[in-house]
Amino acid sequence: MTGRKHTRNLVETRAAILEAAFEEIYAHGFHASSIDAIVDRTHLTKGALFHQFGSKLELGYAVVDEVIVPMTLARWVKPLAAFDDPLEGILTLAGRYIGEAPQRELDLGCPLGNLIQEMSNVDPQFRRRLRRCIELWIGGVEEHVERGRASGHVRRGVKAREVAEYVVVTLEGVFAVAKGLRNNSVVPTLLRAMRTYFEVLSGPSPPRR
Amino acid sequence: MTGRKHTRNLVETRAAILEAAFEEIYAHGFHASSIDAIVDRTHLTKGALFHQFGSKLELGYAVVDEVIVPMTLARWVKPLAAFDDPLEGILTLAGRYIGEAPQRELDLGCPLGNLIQEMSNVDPQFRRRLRRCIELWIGGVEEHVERGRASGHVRRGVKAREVAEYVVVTLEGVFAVAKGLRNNSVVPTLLRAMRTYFEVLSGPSPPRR
DNA sequence: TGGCTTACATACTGATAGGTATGTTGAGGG
DNA sequence: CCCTCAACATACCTATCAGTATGTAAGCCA
Repeated sequence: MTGRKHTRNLVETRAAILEAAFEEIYAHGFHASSIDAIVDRTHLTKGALFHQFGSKLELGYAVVDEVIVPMTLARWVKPLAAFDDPLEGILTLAGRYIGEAPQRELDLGCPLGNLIQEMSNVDPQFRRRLRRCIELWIGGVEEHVERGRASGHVRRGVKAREVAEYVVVTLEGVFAVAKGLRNNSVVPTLLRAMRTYFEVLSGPSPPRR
Repeated sequence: MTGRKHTRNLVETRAAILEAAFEEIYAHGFHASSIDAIVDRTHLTKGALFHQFGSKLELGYAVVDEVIVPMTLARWVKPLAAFDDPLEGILTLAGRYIGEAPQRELDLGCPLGNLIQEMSNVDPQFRRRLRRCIELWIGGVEEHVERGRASGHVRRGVKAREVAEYVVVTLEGVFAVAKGLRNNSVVPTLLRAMRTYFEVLSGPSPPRR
Protein backbone atom coordinates (compact mmCIF):
# COMPACT_ATOMS: atom_id res chain seq x y z
CA MET A 1 0.00 0.00 0.00
CA THR A 2 2.52 2.54 1.14
CA GLY A 3 5.69 1.03 -0.26
CA ARG A 4 5.26 0.94 -4.03
CA LYS A 5 8.13 -1.54 -4.23
CA HIS A 6 7.69 -4.27 -6.78
CA THR A 7 10.48 -6.16 -5.15
CA ARG A 8 9.49 -9.59 -3.93
CA ASN A 9 9.30 -9.81 -0.20
CA LEU A 10 7.29 -12.44 1.56
CA VAL A 11 6.83 -10.60 4.82
CA GLU A 12 5.98 -7.24 3.26
CA THR A 13 3.51 -8.84 0.92
CA ARG A 14 1.94 -10.74 3.75
CA ALA A 15 1.63 -7.55 5.76
CA ALA A 16 0.07 -5.70 2.83
CA ILE A 17 -2.51 -8.45 2.28
CA LEU A 18 -3.29 -8.61 5.99
CA GLU A 19 -3.83 -4.88 6.17
CA ALA A 20 -6.08 -4.88 3.12
CA ALA A 21 -8.01 -7.85 4.42
CA PHE A 22 -8.46 -6.21 7.79
CA GLU A 23 -9.77 -3.00 6.25
CA GLU A 24 -12.17 -4.82 3.98
CA ILE A 25 -13.43 -7.13 6.70
CA TYR A 26 -13.66 -4.28 9.18
CA ALA A 27 -15.77 -2.28 6.74
CA HIS A 28 -18.06 -4.99 5.38
CA GLY A 29 -17.68 -8.11 7.49
CA PHE A 30 -16.05 -11.40 6.60
CA HIS A 31 -18.69 -12.92 4.35
CA ALA A 32 -19.30 -9.70 2.46
CA SER A 33 -15.57 -9.34 1.79
CA SER A 34 -14.56 -11.03 -1.42
CA ILE A 35 -11.03 -12.13 -2.16
CA ASP A 36 -11.07 -9.94 -5.24
CA ALA A 37 -12.08 -6.90 -3.21
CA ILE A 38 -9.24 -7.55 -0.78
CA VAL A 39 -6.75 -8.00 -3.58
CA ASP A 40 -7.96 -4.82 -5.26
CA ARG A 41 -6.92 -2.89 -2.17
CA THR A 42 -3.32 -3.91 -2.81
CA HIS A 43 -1.02 -3.81 -5.82
CA LEU A 44 -1.07 -7.59 -5.87
CA THR A 45 -3.20 -10.33 -7.36
CA LYS A 46 -5.10 -13.38 -6.26
CA GLY A 47 -2.10 -15.57 -6.93
CA ALA A 48 -0.04 -13.76 -4.33
CA LEU A 49 -2.79 -14.08 -1.77
CA PHE A 50 -3.31 -17.81 -2.14
CA HIS A 51 0.42 -18.32 -2.22
CA GLN A 52 0.55 -17.16 1.37
CA PHE A 53 -2.86 -18.13 2.74
CA GLY A 54 -4.36 -21.51 2.09
CA SER A 55 -7.93 -20.28 2.05
CA LYS A 56 -10.13 -17.33 2.83
CA LEU A 57 -10.74 -18.74 6.30
CA GLU A 58 -7.03 -19.01 7.03
CA LEU A 59 -6.64 -15.42 5.92
CA GLY A 60 -9.35 -14.52 8.39
CA TYR A 61 -7.56 -16.40 11.16
CA ALA A 62 -4.37 -14.50 10.40
CA VAL A 63 -6.23 -11.20 10.50
CA VAL A 64 -7.43 -12.03 14.00
CA ASP A 65 -4.09 -13.28 15.28
CA GLU A 66 -1.79 -10.79 13.62
CA VAL A 67 -3.89 -7.64 13.34
CA ILE A 68 -6.84 -7.57 15.71
CA VAL A 69 -5.16 -9.08 18.75
CA PRO A 70 -2.13 -6.74 18.65
CA MET A 71 -4.36 -3.77 17.87
CA THR A 72 -6.68 -4.52 20.76
CA LEU A 73 -3.83 -4.84 23.23
CA ALA A 74 -2.06 -1.76 21.85
CA ARG A 75 -5.21 0.31 22.30
CA TRP A 76 -6.76 -0.90 25.49
CA VAL A 77 -4.10 -2.62 27.57
CA LYS A 78 -0.53 -1.48 26.97
CA PRO A 79 -1.21 2.27 27.43
CA LEU A 80 -2.48 1.54 30.93
CA ALA A 81 1.12 1.05 32.02
CA ALA A 82 1.59 4.81 31.81
CA PHE A 83 -1.01 5.46 34.52
CA ASP A 84 -0.39 5.11 38.22
CA ASP A 85 -4.12 4.74 38.69
CA PRO A 86 -5.36 2.14 36.19
CA LEU A 87 -8.98 3.26 36.56
CA GLU A 88 -8.00 6.75 35.52
CA GLY A 89 -6.13 5.19 32.61
CA ILE A 90 -9.17 3.22 31.50
CA LEU A 91 -11.32 6.35 31.53
CA THR A 92 -8.69 8.22 29.58
CA LEU A 93 -8.47 5.53 26.91
CA ALA A 94 -12.23 5.27 26.69
CA GLY A 95 -12.46 9.00 26.20
CA ARG A 96 -9.75 8.95 23.58
CA TYR A 97 -10.80 5.93 21.53
CA ILE A 98 -14.56 6.28 21.87
CA GLY A 99 -15.37 9.79 23.01
CA GLU A 100 -13.04 11.39 20.51
CA ALA A 101 -13.17 8.67 17.91
CA PRO A 102 -13.86 9.75 14.32
CA GLN A 103 -17.41 9.09 13.23
CA ARG A 104 -16.23 6.46 10.77
CA GLU A 105 -14.82 4.28 13.53
CA LEU A 106 -18.01 4.48 15.54
CA ASP A 107 -20.01 3.55 12.48
CA LEU A 108 -17.80 0.59 11.75
CA GLY A 109 -17.83 -0.56 15.35
CA CYS A 110 -15.25 -2.69 17.11
CA PRO A 111 -13.31 -4.99 14.77
CA LEU A 112 -13.28 -7.69 17.41
CA GLY A 113 -16.94 -7.34 18.31
CA ASN A 114 -18.00 -7.41 14.68
CA LEU A 115 -16.23 -10.67 13.99
CA ILE A 116 -17.51 -12.25 17.18
CA GLN A 117 -21.08 -11.60 16.15
CA GLU A 118 -20.60 -12.80 12.61
CA MET A 119 -18.21 -15.71 12.91
CA SER A 120 -18.37 -17.20 16.39
CA ASN A 121 -21.16 -19.60 15.51
CA VAL A 122 -20.05 -20.23 11.95
CA ASP A 123 -16.53 -21.54 12.33
CA PRO A 124 -14.95 -23.12 15.43
CA GLN A 125 -11.45 -22.00 14.52
CA PHE A 126 -12.62 -18.43 14.31
CA ARG A 127 -14.37 -18.81 17.63
CA ARG A 128 -11.22 -20.08 19.33
CA ARG A 129 -9.14 -17.17 18.16
CA LEU A 130 -11.76 -14.52 18.90
CA ARG A 131 -12.25 -15.96 22.34
CA ARG A 132 -8.53 -15.83 22.95
CA CYS A 133 -8.54 -12.17 21.94
CA ILE A 134 -11.20 -11.22 24.46
CA GLU A 135 -9.50 -13.20 27.17
CA LEU A 136 -6.23 -11.42 26.48
CA TRP A 137 -8.05 -8.11 26.63
CA ILE A 138 -9.87 -8.87 29.87
CA GLY A 139 -6.77 -10.48 31.36
CA GLY A 140 -4.62 -7.50 30.44
CA VAL A 141 -6.97 -5.01 32.03
CA GLU A 142 -7.25 -7.26 35.05
CA GLU A 143 -3.52 -7.20 35.63
CA HIS A 144 -3.43 -3.43 35.64
CA VAL A 145 -6.40 -3.17 38.00
CA GLU A 146 -4.64 -5.63 40.25
CA ARG A 147 -1.59 -3.42 40.17
CA GLY A 148 -3.78 -0.46 41.13
CA ARG A 149 -5.11 -2.40 44.07
CA ALA A 150 -1.59 -3.15 45.23
CA SER A 151 -0.66 0.52 44.99
CA GLY A 152 -3.76 1.60 46.87
CA HIS A 153 -5.60 3.28 44.04
CA VAL A 154 -8.31 0.65 44.05
CA ARG A 155 -10.17 -0.55 47.11
CA ARG A 156 -9.18 -3.84 48.72
CA GLY A 157 -12.44 -5.71 48.36
CA VAL A 158 -12.63 -5.06 44.63
CA LYS A 159 -12.10 -8.05 42.36
CA ALA A 160 -9.84 -7.02 39.49
CA ARG A 161 -11.33 -9.62 37.17
CA GLU A 162 -14.81 -8.19 37.63
CA VAL A 163 -13.65 -4.67 36.87
CA ALA A 164 -11.98 -5.89 33.70
CA GLU A 165 -15.12 -7.72 32.64
CA TYR A 166 -17.19 -4.63 33.30
CA VAL A 167 -14.89 -2.48 31.21
CA VAL A 168 -14.79 -4.79 28.20
CA VAL A 169 -18.53 -5.41 28.28
CA THR A 170 -19.27 -1.71 28.47
CA LEU A 171 -16.92 -0.80 25.65
CA GLU A 172 -18.30 -3.53 23.41
CA GLY A 173 -21.82 -2.44 24.24
CA VAL A 174 -21.09 1.17 23.37
CA PHE A 175 -19.53 0.17 20.06
CA ALA A 176 -22.50 -2.02 19.21
CA VAL A 177 -25.21 0.48 20.08
CA ALA A 178 -23.38 3.46 18.59
CA LYS A 179 -23.01 1.49 15.37
CA GLY A 180 -26.69 0.61 15.40
CA LEU A 181 -27.87 4.10 16.19
CA ARG A 182 -25.42 5.60 13.75
CA ASN A 183 -24.50 8.35 16.17
CA ASN A 184 -22.47 8.74 19.32
CA SER A 185 -25.16 10.02 21.65
CA VAL A 186 -24.72 7.10 24.03
CA VAL A 187 -20.99 7.63 24.43
CA PRO A 188 -20.97 10.43 27.04
CA THR A 189 -23.73 8.69 28.96
CA LEU A 190 -21.76 5.50 29.30
CA LEU A 191 -18.53 7.29 30.10
CA ARG A 192 -20.31 9.01 32.98
CA ALA A 193 -21.74 5.71 34.17
CA MET A 194 -18.28 4.17 34.07
CA ARG A 195 -16.86 7.06 36.07
CA THR A 196 -19.61 6.66 38.65
CA TYR A 197 -18.90 2.94 38.91
CA PHE A 198 -15.19 3.57 39.35
CA GLU A 199 -15.81 6.08 42.12
CA VAL A 200 -17.59 3.38 44.07
CA LEU A 201 -14.64 1.05 43.49
CA SER A 202 -11.92 3.48 44.42
CA GLY A 203 -13.52 4.23 47.76
CA PRO A 204 -12.50 6.91 50.20
CA SER A 205 -9.02 5.70 51.08
CA PRO A 206 -6.82 7.50 48.50
CA PRO A 207 -8.73 10.52 47.22
CA ARG A 208 -9.13 10.56 43.46
CA ARG A 209 -9.10 14.05 42.04
CA MET B 1 -43.79 -25.84 11.51
CA THR B 2 -46.36 -26.64 14.11
CA GLY B 3 -49.48 -26.74 11.99
CA ARG B 4 -49.01 -29.55 9.49
CA LYS B 5 -51.85 -28.16 7.44
CA HIS B 6 -51.38 -28.36 3.71
CA THR B 7 -54.16 -25.90 3.27
CA ARG B 8 -53.16 -22.75 1.49
CA ASN B 9 -52.97 -19.79 3.76
CA LEU B 10 -50.98 -16.71 2.93
CA VAL B 11 -50.56 -15.45 6.44
CA GLU B 12 -49.71 -18.80 8.03
CA THR B 13 -47.21 -19.54 5.30
CA ARG B 14 -45.67 -16.14 5.72
CA ALA B 15 -45.40 -16.67 9.45
CA ALA B 16 -43.81 -20.09 8.99
CA ILE B 17 -41.20 -18.71 6.59
CA LEU B 18 -40.48 -15.78 8.88
CA GLU B 19 -39.96 -18.05 11.85
CA ALA B 20 -37.67 -20.35 9.89
CA ALA B 21 -35.74 -17.40 8.50
CA PHE B 22 -35.35 -15.90 11.95
CA GLU B 23 -34.03 -19.15 13.42
CA GLU B 24 -31.58 -19.67 10.58
CA ILE B 25 -30.36 -16.09 10.62
CA TYR B 26 -30.18 -16.05 14.41
CA ALA B 27 -28.04 -19.18 14.36
CA HIS B 28 -25.73 -18.45 11.44
CA GLY B 29 -26.12 -14.81 10.44
CA PHE B 30 -27.72 -13.36 7.35
CA HIS B 31 -25.03 -14.06 4.77
CA ALA B 32 -24.41 -17.58 5.98
CA SER B 33 -28.13 -18.37 5.76
CA SER B 34 -29.08 -19.72 2.36
CA ILE B 35 -32.61 -19.59 1.03
CA ASP B 36 -32.51 -23.37 0.69
CA ALA B 37 -31.54 -23.80 4.32
CA ILE B 38 -34.41 -21.55 5.38
CA VAL B 39 -36.86 -23.42 3.18
CA ASP B 40 -35.64 -26.75 4.53
CA ARG B 41 -36.72 -25.66 7.98
CA THR B 42 -40.31 -25.51 6.74
CA HIS B 43 -42.58 -27.92 4.85
CA LEU B 44 -42.52 -25.47 1.94
CA THR B 45 -40.37 -24.81 -1.09
CA LYS B 46 -38.45 -21.99 -2.66
CA GLY B 47 -41.44 -21.10 -4.81
CA ALA B 48 -43.55 -20.32 -1.79
CA LEU B 49 -40.83 -18.12 -0.34
CA PHE B 50 -40.29 -16.00 -3.39
CA HIS B 51 -44.00 -15.75 -3.90
CA GLN B 52 -44.20 -13.78 -0.69
CA PHE B 53 -40.82 -12.07 -0.47
CA GLY B 54 -39.30 -10.33 -3.45
CA SER B 55 -35.73 -11.11 -2.49
CA LYS B 56 -33.56 -12.43 0.31
CA LEU B 57 -32.99 -8.88 1.50
CA GLU B 58 -36.70 -8.18 1.71
CA LEU B 59 -37.10 -11.36 3.71
CA GLY B 60 -34.43 -10.04 6.04
CA TYR B 61 -36.25 -6.73 6.37
CA ALA B 62 -39.44 -8.57 7.27
CA VAL B 63 -37.59 -10.63 9.88
CA VAL B 64 -36.45 -7.42 11.54
CA ASP B 65 -39.82 -5.65 11.36
CA GLU B 66 -42.09 -8.56 12.13
CA VAL B 67 -40.00 -10.79 14.38
CA ILE B 68 -37.10 -9.02 16.01
CA VAL B 69 -38.82 -5.73 16.80
CA PRO B 70 -41.86 -7.35 18.47
CA MET B 71 -39.63 -9.86 20.27
CA THR B 72 -37.37 -7.14 21.61
CA LEU B 73 -40.27 -5.09 22.92
CA ALA B 74 -42.03 -8.14 24.33
CA ARG B 75 -38.93 -9.12 26.25
CA TRP B 76 -37.41 -5.89 27.42
CA VAL B 77 -40.09 -3.21 27.42
CA LYS B 78 -43.66 -4.44 27.83
CA PRO B 79 -43.01 -6.51 30.98
CA LEU B 80 -41.81 -3.37 32.73
CA ALA B 81 -45.43 -2.24 32.99
CA ALA B 82 -45.92 -4.85 35.72
CA PHE B 83 -43.40 -3.18 38.02
CA ASP B 84 -44.07 -0.13 40.13
CA ASP B 85 -40.33 0.49 40.21
CA PRO B 86 -39.03 0.29 36.65
CA LEU B 87 -35.43 -0.12 37.81
CA GLU B 88 -36.43 -3.18 39.76
CA GLY B 89 -38.22 -4.40 36.66
CA ILE B 90 -35.14 -3.95 34.50
CA LEU B 91 -33.02 -5.91 36.94
CA THR B 92 -35.63 -8.66 37.06
CA LEU B 93 -35.78 -8.94 33.28
CA ALA B 94 -32.00 -8.91 33.01
CA GLY B 95 -31.81 -11.72 35.53
CA ARG B 96 -34.47 -13.69 33.73
CA TYR B 97 -33.35 -13.29 30.14
CA ILE B 98 -29.62 -13.24 30.70
CA GLY B 99 -28.83 -14.62 34.13
CA GLU B 100 -31.13 -17.59 33.68
CA ALA B 101 -30.94 -17.81 29.91
CA PRO B 102 -30.20 -21.22 28.42
CA GLN B 103 -26.62 -21.59 27.27
CA ARG B 104 -27.73 -21.78 23.65
CA GLU B 105 -29.17 -18.28 23.75
CA LEU B 106 -26.03 -16.85 25.28
CA ASP B 107 -23.95 -18.56 22.62
CA LEU B 108 -26.14 -17.22 19.85
CA GLY B 109 -26.15 -13.73 21.31
CA CYS B 110 -28.74 -11.03 20.79
CA PRO B 111 -30.63 -11.33 17.49
CA LEU B 112 -30.68 -7.57 17.15
CA GLY B 113 -27.05 -7.08 18.06
CA ASN B 114 -25.93 -9.80 15.67
CA LEU B 115 -27.67 -8.21 12.72
CA ILE B 116 -26.42 -4.75 13.59
CA GLN B 117 -22.84 -5.93 13.48
CA GLU B 118 -23.25 -7.86 10.27
CA MET B 119 -25.64 -5.75 8.22
CA SER B 120 -25.51 -2.13 9.34
CA ASN B 121 -22.68 -1.22 7.01
CA VAL B 122 -23.73 -3.54 4.20
CA ASP B 123 -27.26 -2.43 3.39
CA PRO B 124 -28.86 0.95 4.16
CA GLN B 125 -32.37 -0.50 4.36
CA PHE B 126 -31.23 -2.97 6.96
CA ARG B 127 -29.53 -0.19 8.86
CA ARG B 128 -32.68 1.91 8.93
CA ARG B 129 -34.77 -0.89 10.34
CA LEU B 130 -32.19 -2.02 12.88
CA ARG B 131 -31.73 1.54 14.03
CA ARG B 132 -35.46 1.89 14.46
CA CYS B 133 -35.48 -1.26 16.59
CA ILE B 134 -32.86 0.08 19.00
CA GLU B 135 -34.60 3.40 19.21
CA LEU B 136 -37.87 1.70 20.05
CA TRP B 137 -36.07 -0.33 22.70
CA ILE B 138 -34.31 2.65 24.27
CA GLY B 139 -37.42 4.81 23.95
CA GLY B 140 -39.59 2.15 25.57
CA VAL B 141 -37.29 1.77 28.54
CA GLU B 142 -37.04 5.54 28.80
CA GLU B 143 -40.79 5.91 29.14
CA HIS B 144 -40.91 3.47 32.02
CA VAL B 145 -37.99 5.12 33.80
CA GLU B 146 -39.77 8.43 33.35
CA ARG B 147 -42.83 6.89 34.93
CA GLY B 148 -40.67 5.73 37.83
CA ARG B 149 -39.40 9.23 38.29
CA ALA B 150 -42.92 10.58 38.41
CA SER B 151 -43.87 7.99 41.03
CA GLY B 152 -40.83 8.78 43.13
CA HIS B 153 -38.95 5.53 42.60
CA VAL B 154 -36.22 7.27 40.66
CA ARG B 155 -34.41 10.40 41.77
CA ARG B 156 -35.39 13.73 40.29
CA GLY B 157 -32.10 14.71 38.68
CA VAL B 158 -31.86 11.45 36.76
CA LYS B 159 -32.32 11.65 33.02
CA ALA B 160 -34.54 8.79 31.90
CA ARG B 161 -32.99 8.72 28.45
CA GLU B 162 -29.53 8.17 29.91
CA VAL B 163 -30.70 5.31 32.07
CA ALA B 164 -32.31 3.65 29.06
CA GLU B 165 -29.13 4.07 27.03
CA TYR B 166 -27.09 2.59 29.85
CA VAL B 167 -29.38 -0.43 30.09
CA VAL B 168 -29.40 -1.22 26.39
CA VAL B 169 -25.66 -0.72 26.03
CA THR B 170 -24.95 -2.97 28.98
CA LEU B 171 -27.26 -5.73 27.81
CA GLU B 172 -25.82 -5.65 24.30
CA GLY B 173 -22.32 -5.71 25.74
CA VAL B 174 -23.07 -8.70 27.91
CA PHE B 175 -24.55 -10.59 24.98
CA ALA B 176 -21.56 -9.79 22.81
CA VAL B 177 -18.88 -10.72 25.33
CA ALA B 178 -20.71 -13.81 26.59
CA LYS B 179 -21.00 -14.99 23.02
CA GLY B 180 -17.32 -14.37 22.41
CA LEU B 181 -16.18 -16.01 25.63
CA ARG B 182 -18.60 -18.87 25.14
CA ASN B 183 -19.57 -18.82 28.76
CA ASN B 184 -21.67 -16.70 31.07
CA SER B 185 -19.04 -15.71 33.62
CA VAL B 186 -19.50 -12.02 32.91
CA VAL B 187 -23.25 -12.10 33.52
CA PRO B 188 -23.33 -11.92 37.32
CA THR B 189 -20.61 -9.30 37.30
CA LEU B 190 -22.54 -6.98 35.05
CA LEU B 191 -25.81 -7.57 36.88
CA ARG B 192 -24.10 -6.47 40.10
CA ALA B 193 -22.66 -3.42 38.37
CA MET B 194 -26.10 -2.53 37.06
CA ARG B 195 -27.58 -2.88 40.53
CA THR B 196 -24.88 -0.65 41.95
CA TYR B 197 -25.56 1.95 39.29
CA PHE B 198 -29.27 1.86 39.98
CA GLU B 199 -28.74 2.34 43.70
CA VAL B 200 -26.99 5.58 42.92
CA LEU B 201 -29.88 6.62 40.72
CA SER B 202 -32.65 5.72 43.11
CA GLY B 203 -31.15 7.82 45.90
CA PRO B 204 -32.20 7.85 49.51
CA SER B 205 -35.71 9.21 49.12
CA PRO B 206 -37.83 6.04 48.79
CA PRO B 207 -35.87 3.15 50.28
CA ARG B 208 -35.43 0.29 47.85
CA ARG B 209 -35.48 -3.05 49.58
C1' DT C 1 -69.76 -28.36 -10.67
C1' DG C 2 -66.79 -26.07 -13.61
C1' DG C 3 -63.70 -22.58 -14.39
C1' DC C 4 -60.48 -19.15 -12.80
C1' DT C 5 -57.37 -17.06 -9.86
C1' DT C 6 -53.44 -17.64 -6.99
C1' DA C 7 -50.85 -19.99 -3.51
C1' DC C 8 -47.44 -22.98 -3.97
C1' DA C 9 -44.03 -26.81 -6.40
C1' DT C 10 -40.30 -27.99 -9.69
C1' DA C 11 -36.67 -27.40 -12.78
C1' DC C 12 -33.65 -24.47 -14.47
C1' DT C 13 -30.33 -20.37 -15.12
C1' DG C 14 -26.87 -16.98 -14.49
C1' DA C 15 -23.68 -14.72 -11.82
C1' DT C 16 -20.63 -14.46 -8.15
C1' DA C 17 -16.76 -15.90 -5.79
C1' DG C 18 -13.49 -19.27 -3.83
C1' DG C 19 -10.06 -21.93 -5.38
C1' DT C 20 -6.50 -23.98 -8.88
C1' DA C 21 -3.40 -24.99 -12.77
C1' DT C 22 -0.06 -23.04 -15.09
C1' DG C 23 2.84 -19.41 -16.75
C1' DT C 24 6.42 -15.71 -15.72
C1' DT C 25 9.86 -13.07 -13.51
C1' DG C 26 12.75 -11.45 -9.94
C1' DA C 27 16.47 -12.60 -6.55
C1' DG C 28 20.10 -15.24 -4.55
C1' DG C 29 23.81 -18.63 -4.89
C1' DG C 30 27.39 -21.09 -7.08
C1' DC D 1 26.50 -15.09 -15.28
C1' DC D 2 23.20 -18.31 -15.25
C1' DC D 3 20.52 -21.51 -12.99
C1' DT D 4 17.12 -22.60 -9.91
C1' DC D 5 13.58 -21.85 -6.87
C1' DA D 6 10.19 -19.33 -5.06
C1' DA D 7 7.30 -15.16 -5.26
C1' DC D 8 4.08 -13.64 -7.75
C1' DA D 9 0.62 -13.08 -12.26
C1' DT D 10 -3.05 -14.93 -15.41
C1' DA D 11 -6.59 -17.73 -17.01
C1' DC D 12 -9.61 -20.90 -15.91
C1' DC D 13 -12.72 -23.99 -13.28
C1' DT D 14 -16.55 -25.22 -10.52
C1' DA D 15 -19.72 -25.09 -6.72
C1' DT D 16 -22.94 -22.45 -4.45
C1' DC D 17 -26.87 -19.84 -4.33
C1' DA D 18 -30.10 -16.06 -5.35
C1' DG D 19 -33.50 -15.65 -8.49
C1' DT D 20 -36.88 -17.17 -12.45
C1' DA D 21 -39.85 -19.56 -15.76
C1' DT D 22 -43.13 -22.58 -15.80
C1' DG D 23 -46.16 -26.09 -14.16
C1' DT D 24 -49.92 -27.74 -10.83
C1' DA D 25 -53.56 -27.85 -7.75
C1' DA D 26 -56.38 -25.81 -4.10
C1' DG D 27 -60.08 -22.87 -2.91
C1' DC D 28 -63.75 -19.49 -4.09
C1' DC D 29 -67.50 -17.93 -6.80
C1' DA D 30 -70.95 -18.30 -10.17
